[in-house]
Amino acid sequence: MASRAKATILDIAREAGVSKSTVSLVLQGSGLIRPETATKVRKAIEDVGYVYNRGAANLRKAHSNVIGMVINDLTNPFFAELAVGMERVFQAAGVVPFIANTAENPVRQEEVLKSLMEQGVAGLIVSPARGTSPGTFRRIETAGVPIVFTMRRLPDSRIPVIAPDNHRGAVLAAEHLIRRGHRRLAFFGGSSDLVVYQERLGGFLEACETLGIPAPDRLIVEGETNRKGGMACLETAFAVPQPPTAALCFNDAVAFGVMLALRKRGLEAGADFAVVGFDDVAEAEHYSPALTSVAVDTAGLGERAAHVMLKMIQSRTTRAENHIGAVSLVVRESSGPDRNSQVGDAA
Amino acid sequence: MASRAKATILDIAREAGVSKSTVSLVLQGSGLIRPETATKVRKAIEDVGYVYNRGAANLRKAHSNVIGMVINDLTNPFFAELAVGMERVFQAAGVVPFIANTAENPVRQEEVLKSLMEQGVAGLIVSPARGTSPGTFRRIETAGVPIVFTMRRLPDSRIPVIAPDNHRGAVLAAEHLIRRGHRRLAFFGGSSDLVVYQERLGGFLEACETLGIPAPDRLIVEGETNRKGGMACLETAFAVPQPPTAALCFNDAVAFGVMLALRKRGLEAGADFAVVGFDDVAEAEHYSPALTSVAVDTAGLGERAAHVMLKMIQSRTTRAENHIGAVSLVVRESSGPDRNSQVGDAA
DNA sequence: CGCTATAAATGGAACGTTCCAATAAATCAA
DNA sequence: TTGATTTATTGGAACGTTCCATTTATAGCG
Repeated sequence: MASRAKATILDIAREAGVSKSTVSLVLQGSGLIRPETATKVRKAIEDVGYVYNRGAANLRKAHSNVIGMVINDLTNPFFAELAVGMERVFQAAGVVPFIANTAENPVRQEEVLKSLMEQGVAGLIVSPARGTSPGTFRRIETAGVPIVFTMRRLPDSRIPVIAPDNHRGAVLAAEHLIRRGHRRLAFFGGSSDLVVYQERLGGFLEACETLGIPAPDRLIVEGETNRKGGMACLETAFAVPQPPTAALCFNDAVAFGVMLALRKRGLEAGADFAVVGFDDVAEAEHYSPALTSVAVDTAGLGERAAHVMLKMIQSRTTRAENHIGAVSLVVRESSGPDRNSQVGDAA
Repeated sequence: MASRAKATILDIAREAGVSKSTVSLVLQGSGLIRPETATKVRKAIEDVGYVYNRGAANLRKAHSNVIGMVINDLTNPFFAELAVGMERVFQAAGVVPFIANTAENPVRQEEVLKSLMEQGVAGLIVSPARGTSPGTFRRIETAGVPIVFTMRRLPDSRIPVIAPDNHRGAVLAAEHLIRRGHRRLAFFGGSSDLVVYQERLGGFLEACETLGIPAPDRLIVEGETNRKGGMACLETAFAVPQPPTAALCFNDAVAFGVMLALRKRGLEAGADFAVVGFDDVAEAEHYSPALTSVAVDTAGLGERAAHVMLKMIQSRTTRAENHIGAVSLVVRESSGPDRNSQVGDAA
């Protein structure tokens, strides 16, 4: 049953008894064609089983209708939520997003970007992998293809960024812990080569500073940004002479890992050790105990990024404003008061 | 900085002082070109910032190097794990997988498939959305583009399927529950329009049959295949006169929902009600209590699907064998014995 | 030296669209 | 009727590659 040679616009022109130009016009939904002719052509398309060759079309057209979404870790549900938000917007605009996973690997990322560019994408939405080299996006920029970073940014690039207010989120979270009476605080997970890390850690430190937690009482443990990393962080923290009683985690995945490690030690998050996450993925609410986390309006950021991208494509510019999304702390069960402190507030 | 007109193969030919054919040969890594010439050309490519136009190339070449991965629910970590397995294989073969999400929506699926076809994919790996109409893949088949289904299949299509042994997995799980002394069993989540559902439910019923659980003691509750659906299932089940004491869930997401609903009622999975999931996603092991689940070797199935696809492309056939992957039951904490039964085995 | 064999490089015709300029047909005004 | 205007349709030249058939340069051999 393998088909004969693929049908082209000429085949269906012959079939319908019109010229290829007419067929092309029908395909583009032009109003110049007499309705009867159009239906005749559409029938031929159906009969022949023709499939439009967008590659050929793009050879002539200025812009393609596909944009690339390059994501550093698809297994993190956070990014899936982000992707869902974007897709809604793109679908409405007749743009097709192709998602590619870099698995946090800069080499893989280069390959993926190259492929996407070769495919002629109209734009790129990227959450860059860790260790992305500064020059990675140079050539894409000079090719005039619009790029938007989401969630993550590169140290000194001028590419627009759509991200949550990481600093503010971390301040809120740290203040919350301190108000609950905790005096020895930790920051768990992430590594200093990520700008996001610097922002979140910066907020954490600032809150400590203003609310009077001295440097010796602050413990910073870098680590992988997943469950495993979180577990390792907690072990490290409990090995120091004066362990912390609460931790702000780089993201929710790390927080889940911390809670798991706690349970392995027979301790309970909230009662024995306070933990706060970042991102507020769907799972946070359902976890046990439910995870206190910094909500970043993931889907909203995704939609925002998509809108910015569409506008850039439309106005054929490679510049756009950054967008820093508002954040809020969602207090749940995992961040109980310090048990040895009288200062903890009730709720 | 917006670039001038895109550089083409001719521009770099001029720059390097060779013909376009030579450049093309270099691009393809042909051995016919003198090494010095090749480096000269490569330098020109670098200088000019040329990007290869794969669309134009595909106009002449038989096959493209991109395959489409169409997935019904990217937010289910199970599919992310599956995608990761495939990517490993494709990357090694120089094939670029583009992932598209259908969000379990047949209309969206049609759009996505159309786009992918127009883009000229060499093949399609699909986990079809619920309610996919039988004709959806007809035209793709007749176009000669190889398709592989993963995890799900369509009622009577002849498209090859790579999936776990759902029937066997369900039998193992149900037997396990019955051996633990449970006598009133439920099957939670999913709906009968999915073939996978029929297979898993079929296994469940068969085990009940052979181990002597009569029909009145079997409760079947259909529902969404996510946490929310699982929660709803448990509520429904507890509303009947003689509620079940154990449940096999359509997948892990449903199982997590069930455990959550149990906790809301002050009950604990394992001690008060046994729950078994299906898929054994990474999270199952880390959950609290850890979830007993049917492991399906997700990444392995992904790799398998990718290999089958590559072979189909290579041999330009649209036919291939089905592959039913082995399954195993991973017993953890969530499936304790029936507390009112003397028959439960220890461990 | 001439001749052939091999190696390296090249021109030109596709590939399947779009879009402009041109044509053909239908309508209208005078 | 004729010419002007509008409405539908059409041919042909791009677009950026590949690949075949050639051409040109280089080497090998007697």
